[in-house]
Amino acid sequence: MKPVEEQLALIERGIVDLISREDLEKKLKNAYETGKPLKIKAGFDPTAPDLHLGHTVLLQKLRHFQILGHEINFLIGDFTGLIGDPTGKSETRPPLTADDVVRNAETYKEQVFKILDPEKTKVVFNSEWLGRLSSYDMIKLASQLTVARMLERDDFKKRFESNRPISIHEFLYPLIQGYDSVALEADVELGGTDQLFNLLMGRDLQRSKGQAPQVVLTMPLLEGLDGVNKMSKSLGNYIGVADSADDIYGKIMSISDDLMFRYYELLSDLSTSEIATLKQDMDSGKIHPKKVKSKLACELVSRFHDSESAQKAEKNFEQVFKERQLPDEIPEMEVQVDGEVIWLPKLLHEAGLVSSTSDARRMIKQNAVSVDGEKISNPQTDITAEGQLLLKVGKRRFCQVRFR
RNA sequence: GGAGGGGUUCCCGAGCGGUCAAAGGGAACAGACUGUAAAUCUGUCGGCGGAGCCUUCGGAGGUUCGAAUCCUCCCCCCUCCA
Repeated sequence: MKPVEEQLALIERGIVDLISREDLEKKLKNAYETGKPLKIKAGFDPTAPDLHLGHTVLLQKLRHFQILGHEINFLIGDFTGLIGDPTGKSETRPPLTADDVVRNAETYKEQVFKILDPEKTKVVFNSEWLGRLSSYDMIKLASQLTVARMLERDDFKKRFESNRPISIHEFLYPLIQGYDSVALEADVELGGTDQLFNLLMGRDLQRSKGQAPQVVLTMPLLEGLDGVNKMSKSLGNYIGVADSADDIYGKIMSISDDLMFRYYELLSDLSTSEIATLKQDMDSGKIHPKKVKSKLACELVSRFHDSESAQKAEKNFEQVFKERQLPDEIPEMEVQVDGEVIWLPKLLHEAGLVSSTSDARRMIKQNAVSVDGEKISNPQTDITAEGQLLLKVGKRRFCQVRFR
């Protein structure tokens, strides 16, 4: 295990809150001296197994702890999932069945272990201990906290003040999450900044149970591709862990230069000083910003696929966008035509390059369509249906069509 | 239980009898510019072989020459009082 100062440097990278630094130092020191690793806890909702880079910010931090030799407890909040509707937000989520939870957990692991070392990660389910609590235990737990304390939470406070509803069970979630920390005897808990209140709850409950309170550490919410909103699936501004190599590469290349360094800080395995050097070299013109971005793109593609795919993605990208050439692999399709010719919009539609013939006509009018490299601007064009030809719509939609 | 507000095209949101495939914004897509950047500018943004026609405004009926707009019933969401 590394000395405390060195550990702290890595742990503090990119974080928002650390409560408290003294506690952490004490725990690290103790771990260093006894050789007993810290128990790190992070909880995940079992409903959304489609991870994107935003989620990996937290995973990346867990990985740091793992590198430092600590024990990761990857907690899947299946208990709350079994009840359903965890937030009381407008959409009520249907309760998951036990089978769903198991299946989701598997998907989770597949994605998560691209970052974390499976050997050193404990996956735990909170239904294990929460399922055993009686209503007596539950009420006893609830008696530990006051309504006033609950209303300190920003989200609750705002809703209360603006007369929006808060369900009773929503008050119970922070308690339950805090109880998880008690059950696990966690030393450190990680979460997004939006989780701060819940994370602190763990400290309170642990203290009242006579445990040393856990250190609370929050990670920022990663901005999405637009650079403004947080990355989320519903906003469509995300990079999925399961995205193809070309997609991950392309999406990274489309972010702004400012955002790129944000991503470097939160997602890259490069050290803080290496990143600082990159930025310096870029600012002084020694290295082109595009190079810097492509380096990041390669790193991330390698992480979720492998380095070979990363090279291929880079090559494709250069070909398609810089040199405006064709990628190595083009989707192919066979098309059956009744007559001797086919109306171009119809062909584009059948090839799946546009959503309708109307869409196709628009694209053609906008000069976005080419056949065998030749721009077509008349939507009434008929194509002779023989041999094969290459269709292109916009910069990135291709299809090699063969007639039957 | 009582009173009130609301459900509009991917999202937000205007429209409140014809001029409505439905303002405006966002997202998205295309073109220009570039480093495929970002930003910006321009355009497109229900479907159908150019024409007009067809299907859309929570659901089902109805009034009308004509309904997103009016009426009836139903479904859903929200607020206040109890």
